[in-house]
Amino acid sequence: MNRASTPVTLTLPDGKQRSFPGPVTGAELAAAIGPGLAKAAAVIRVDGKLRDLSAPIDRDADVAIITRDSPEALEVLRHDAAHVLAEAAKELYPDVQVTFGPATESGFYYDFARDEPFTPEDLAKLEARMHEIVERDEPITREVWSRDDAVAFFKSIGETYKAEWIGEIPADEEISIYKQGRFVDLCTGPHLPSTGKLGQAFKLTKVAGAYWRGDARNAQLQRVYGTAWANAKDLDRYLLMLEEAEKRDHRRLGRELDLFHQQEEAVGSVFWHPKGWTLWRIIENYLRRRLDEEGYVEVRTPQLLDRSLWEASGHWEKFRENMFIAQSADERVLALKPMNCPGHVQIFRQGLKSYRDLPLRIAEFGSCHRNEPSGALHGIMRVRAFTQDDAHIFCTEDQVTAESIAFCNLLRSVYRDFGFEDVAVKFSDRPAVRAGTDAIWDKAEAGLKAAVEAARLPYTMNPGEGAFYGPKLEFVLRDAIGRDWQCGTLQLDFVLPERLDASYIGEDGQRHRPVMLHRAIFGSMERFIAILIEQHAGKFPLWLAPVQLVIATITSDADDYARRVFAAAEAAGLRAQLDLANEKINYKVREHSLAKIPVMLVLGKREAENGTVALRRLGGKEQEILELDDAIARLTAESAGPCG
RNA sequence: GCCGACGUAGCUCAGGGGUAGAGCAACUGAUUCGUAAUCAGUAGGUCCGCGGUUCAAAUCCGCGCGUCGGCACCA
Repeated sequence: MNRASTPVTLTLPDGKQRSFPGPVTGAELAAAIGPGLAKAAAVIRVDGKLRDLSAPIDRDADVAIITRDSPEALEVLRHDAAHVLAEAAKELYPDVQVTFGPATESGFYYDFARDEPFTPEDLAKLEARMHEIVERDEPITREVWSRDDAVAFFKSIGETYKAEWIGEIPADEEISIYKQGRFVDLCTGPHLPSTGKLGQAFKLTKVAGAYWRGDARNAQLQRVYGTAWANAKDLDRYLLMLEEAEKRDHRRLGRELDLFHQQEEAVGSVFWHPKGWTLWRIIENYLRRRLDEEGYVEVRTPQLLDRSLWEASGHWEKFRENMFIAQSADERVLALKPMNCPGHVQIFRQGLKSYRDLPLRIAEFGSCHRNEPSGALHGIMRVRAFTQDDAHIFCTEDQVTAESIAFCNLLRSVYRDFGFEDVAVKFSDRPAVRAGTDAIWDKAEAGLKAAVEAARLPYTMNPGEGAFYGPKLEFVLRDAIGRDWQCGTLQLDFVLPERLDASYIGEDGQRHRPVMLHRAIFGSMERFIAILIEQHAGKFPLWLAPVQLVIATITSDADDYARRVFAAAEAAGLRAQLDLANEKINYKVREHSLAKIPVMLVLGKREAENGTVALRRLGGKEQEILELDDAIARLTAESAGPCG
């Protein structure tokens, strides 16, 4: 290579330029700028793309040295951690095959093929060996190999998964190989210059099974998860955050706050306790009012429906594995509804519908059963018996866009009322196998896109993931430890009206097919309440709190007055509890604070004599002395919630 | 459904072939107290279930069930 051939001018982020007589590496550039930078450098960004520090730059470019402590370097660092894990695994367990190991949002993982499972003790050994490999500070180098050489090499060392993978890399892509110590891996990079740069702020967290290439028909590999950070402080902060998140877990808070429970005899179902059910009713009634205002009509449809209807709708063919089937004494086969749509179509079909009836928005808090795989169950986030805040909007094609916009705005407003400002929205467009003409799909996708944009909801594309009958929007919320859950949805459906023969009489006097908009805001009441619990860590705002205030006495001399205060609170419609227990006020404050009751009215002799209350807010240090009527009026106003 | 871990009092957990343990909660009594734990006493168990090994199983083995963490699935 003739490195001196072409001069190279590099432009740094501050606009300064550096010229070199020929190709230059990031490491050389950093060294030219200063020894401090050379030491801190992790990778280099060249015209927007991250590259190894050792990669020669042979033409003019905008560049930036990325130091180890920058957010951009973190992903590279985590990817390195995955490689170090793989190297450790090969050293300790020569029989393992390494397959795939990327960085993740908070760390990394590596999938290994090995007959024997990794134990928690193995994890400790792997982690110790990783620390050694970092100590060794092995240089990480990149090479480009020919496809045949690479396949032959990986086959020769028994790495059949890697060999299989190389065979499927597109022909126009380079096969890049990274080496560190005796470890050789197929990888696109970029990587840090040496294992020492990784540092020691990492930790292996768990082992789990994972299918090769994410396909359940393939072999199951062992995935070792870890987390990695630029320094020990960040690592500690992350581990602490996980600990804190555990305390927000809806399953834990559900028990601690006496909201609900689940038990073996009803796997995947929820026993709602009085307090949990109070919360449910508040939320349901809130949404009911919102839907009333939006021109929905509410209905109730049967739980058990005859097989013939499910055959007509297509569920018997497409969804049967997930359905609970029941048989009556007269041998009829019925199924518990997994969805509400067919039932709503039956209501639509009663009587003749005119274009003047459209859009017809049929809503139901529909109780559904789906036989979900056992491994999918998760607290009340993923259950087998759940209630959808479901509705189907029957409309003309021309009404689709306006209805979609109205729905997005409603959803956004509802989410805001519950404290969810940043909702991830996924737009799933036409799948390869689909029903309906391209013209209809064009229209449907354009309508949905207009809706999500008009509602000013940022969204990401989810290409090819739409339902076979139409595109869909998914509204995703996060739980306490960052897992995503789909809640709201909006789907366009051109198929079901056809299959279940729904029609209306148009202006022209002819029969037409309506379009069905399938939509939910919470998705499932159970899931939404679970997310809500985690979002608020059980400390609900006053309008949602199952118990809004506790009236607690300091001495029994105040008991009679406390009863009067309690009666006044109840008369005002507040959800109050009376605590006359023979305990010190410290104890009562602690007890009700742990129960996350938003407000305490503390009553002693002074309050009883003056007709006042000492109002204390959850977590607050201050107390406020108020006239009784004033306190009740204030709390009542505050309890009204976003919907009056 | 698959891989792994786990299952002991209401909760959190200890114990690990031979009387079932602690703290908190519960109950009873004393205490009347000013904003996050008053003191004393009492009661509480099919050690997830079924089978096996053993003189003896909560403990060891097998099979189920459930939960947890992932993977797959999620209209």
